[in-house]
Amino acid sequence: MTTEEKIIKAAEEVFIEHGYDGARMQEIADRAEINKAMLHYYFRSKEMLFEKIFEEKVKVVFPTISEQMKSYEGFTDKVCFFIEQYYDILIKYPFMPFFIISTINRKDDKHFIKKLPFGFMKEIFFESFFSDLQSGKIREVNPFQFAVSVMGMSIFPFLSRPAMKELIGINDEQFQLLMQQRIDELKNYVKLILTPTNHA
Amino acid sequence: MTTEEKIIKAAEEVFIEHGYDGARMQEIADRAEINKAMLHYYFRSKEMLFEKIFEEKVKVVFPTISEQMKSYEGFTDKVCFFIEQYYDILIKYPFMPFFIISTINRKDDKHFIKKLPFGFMKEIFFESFFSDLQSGKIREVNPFQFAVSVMGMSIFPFLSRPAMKELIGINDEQFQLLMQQRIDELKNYVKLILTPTNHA
DNA sequence: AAATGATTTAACCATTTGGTTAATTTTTAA
DNA sequence: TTAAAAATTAACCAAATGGTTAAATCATTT
Repeated sequence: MTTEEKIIKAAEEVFIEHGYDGARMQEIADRAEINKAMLHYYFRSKEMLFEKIFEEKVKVVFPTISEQMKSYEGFTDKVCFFIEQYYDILIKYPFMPFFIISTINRKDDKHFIKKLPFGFMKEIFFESFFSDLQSGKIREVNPFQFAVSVMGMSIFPFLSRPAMKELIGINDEQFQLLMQQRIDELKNYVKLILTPTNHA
Repeated sequence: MTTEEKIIKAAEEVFIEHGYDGARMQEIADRAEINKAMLHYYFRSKEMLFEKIFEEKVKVVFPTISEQMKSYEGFTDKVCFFIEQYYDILIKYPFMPFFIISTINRKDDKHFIKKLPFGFMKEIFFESFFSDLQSGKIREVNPFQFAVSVMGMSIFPFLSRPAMKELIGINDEQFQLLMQQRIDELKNYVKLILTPTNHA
């Protein structure tokens, strides 16, 4: 493991645990077991180190499910597939949502927002939506509000994870299980919302 | 306006904007237009000042909708009413969700979580759920997962607000309008999920 | 008006923090 | 083998930060 890799690994941990303001360069150095000056030698400043981590992590959380989504015909199936794939990632990196959310909420610094690759959604999501809507395969909902809802249902438990764990008294393992079970529940909700009522 | 009130008002702003770690005592003092020493004179420490603000704000975000909810008969109506009332608060205090979420995600300090008054949900929410489930008025969903979903759908747009504003290019006013419209959409989703399929 | 207690201020302090530097060790290349 | 380049370290620095203090001002009571 190179010094640079050790730094990145440690920085990931510390930034994700404490956020930008709460993170300390010394703590990153300690965890990487290197001299603090090395941080600046490799990444110049805290800001630039953070940028590096953020960009890398964004790539993980906004993966290229897009391509695979194309192979699903209907809009409903696409959304269900998205939830499934997305939960694989979320369960593996449960801290990621808070890291992203806390970063984009940083005052006076919306330049991080522009790094979010939201293009993939527009393309496949909306196109497929209007196509299925016209052919009557799905109910007429507001596509934007629906998309935000799916995202919200999916991500929220990971943002409120500390509260959930404390309130219902579960550990990481049990939380993970609960989220695993959640996949089918969410897919069911999506189908119930999107499946048109039978006016026969 | 007393000095104490000026401090609280300023502290609210600064803590909500920057979070605990990002907040500066000097900035709070400046905004309150008082000497920094006054902060400690009235609240001893940053930690205690934050505690005060947090407790006060929690009371706003977790209001006593409970009582009014009792007057609604069915579970579905209760949930819809909850969304309605909750959005009144969220639209008025759009920063609150991030403030709460970022606080409960603070490392090594889960004592804030215990201040969240979640009792109100259990009482009315779950009781009414099982009652309606037995009488076949609602579909059999997982009540816990459903509750988290409703919370998630409701709160998430306020957490991703900066991203939403940037991505679809809207201002505060337009965001507010979008959230106003969202109420009916969410109520609709809830009904679609909960209304049992007709097996006639 | 004088004494008392509460409030406010300016100056100060110790610690922490991100960042730098100059010297040293390790690696690479000639 | 040795000189140059890269990597690493310890010591250091200036600025920022939460917090303190002692003096000053203001309000209240007698």
